[in-house]
Amino acid sequence: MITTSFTEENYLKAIFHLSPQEAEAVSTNAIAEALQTKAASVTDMLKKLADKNLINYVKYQGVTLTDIGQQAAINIIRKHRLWEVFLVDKLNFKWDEVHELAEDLEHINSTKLIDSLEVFLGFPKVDPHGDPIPDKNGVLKEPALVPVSKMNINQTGIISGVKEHSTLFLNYLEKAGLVLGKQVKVQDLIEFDGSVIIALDKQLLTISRDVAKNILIAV
Amino acid sequence: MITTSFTEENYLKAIFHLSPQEAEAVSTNAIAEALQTKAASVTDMLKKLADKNLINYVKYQGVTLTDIGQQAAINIIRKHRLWEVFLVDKLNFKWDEVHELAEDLEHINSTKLIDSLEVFLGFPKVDPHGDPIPDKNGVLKEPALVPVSKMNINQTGIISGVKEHSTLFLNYLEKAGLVLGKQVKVQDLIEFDGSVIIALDKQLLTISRDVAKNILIAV
DNA sequence: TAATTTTTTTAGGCTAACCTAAAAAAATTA
DNA sequence: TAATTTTTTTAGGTTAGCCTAAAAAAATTA
Repeated sequence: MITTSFTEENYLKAIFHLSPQEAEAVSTNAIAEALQTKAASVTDMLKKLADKNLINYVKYQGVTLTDIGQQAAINIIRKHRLWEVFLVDKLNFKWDEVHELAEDLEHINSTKLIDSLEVFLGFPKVDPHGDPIPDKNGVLKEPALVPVSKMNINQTGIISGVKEHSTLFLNYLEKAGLVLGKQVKVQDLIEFDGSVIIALDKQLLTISRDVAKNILIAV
Repeated sequence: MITTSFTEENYLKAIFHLSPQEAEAVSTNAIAEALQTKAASVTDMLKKLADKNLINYVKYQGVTLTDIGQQAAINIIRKHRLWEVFLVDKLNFKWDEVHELAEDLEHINSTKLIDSLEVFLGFPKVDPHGDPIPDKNGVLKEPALVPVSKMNINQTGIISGVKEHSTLFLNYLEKAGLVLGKQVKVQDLIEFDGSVIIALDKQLLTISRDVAKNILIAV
């Protein structure tokens, strides 16, 4: 078993999240931005991760995760999401309060702890933001969700996930009544700026393109 | 609020645990041994902690915690012990499996998390080893327990705590039936090597001086 | 009290993860 | 294709926490 530092784990997770479905390489700059650090620091770390066989790295050509690296990333995501469920279901945190704390908890290293937590929580399938929880074998089933921004006029669906996890965004959703499980219908699309008029609880609500891109719907 | 690193917190905790009731200074070497590091490294850290006003440090004269340092230490201990209760009560860990994991969890920094955990656990008074849990104001009530080694012949009491938390020791106790809540009676004291013969469940059992020193009794 | 031993500190180095500034490569635009 | 811009890497430096070896102080023993 390879041991990974707190920091290395954050890089692996960032690369995973930045990887478009399979294959395509992630750029140094993209990682730097995601981790709020500098490109030079990223290059340093990429060399280290490549030495550990966690990523495939060719100078100037970005990176992909190796199988080992991907498993490591998925494992961290598993921990993150299970802790989020714990915080919301057991400790009564709100869905907009758990992300940062889970960023810390996800680095606690104990298979027994996380597997026991999963049992204790009753094998949840998704976290409080609708993201699927990988099983202990690292199998992650991405549900087929579409962002509101890709829906058609008159199409109906259930809010089932969010792409952005910041307190600011989730707080806004909460206040607007845009929470998981609600049914929404696209009433109109404004081509000019990409905003969308949706029907929610028989009321009409306009959301910006940015918001529409970050709400995921099961149609 | 002063921020403390993972490492600084471990030093504060070590100093706290090494401090004989109030006042008396802790030596550099004692800290080095407790933390499995070198005296030179300890000196480095002591300077840093003194700069942060967490300890009173005079060269060559050992250290004591300041009020702020003591509060910080107690807070870490509060987290450690609450996590131990969580692991045993909710996740079905054994009392000999929780110490190392709690050493990691205790550094997660969130007052809201730990206070919510305390509520969730029902405000436990002691951890799985019988150690008292400080309240959120940092008040720690040490119960008046005596080690078996200090008991008199024919004296009876209830096993209410342990001084040593290693898996090795706790495992031994478990196997011998020496668990929290059991009544024991001192049958005989062997002056030669300090071992003690105790009555447990109507059976006689001989324990070494080392073991006797580490089992705490409410008499 | 002098000599010796033990404890503690200082001096100087190491590594992980970060940084800035400069150089090199790749991508874009003219 | 040449010139320019952007991206990425290299070079060299910083800090936290650790180390070893040597020096200094304190404690112990003779």
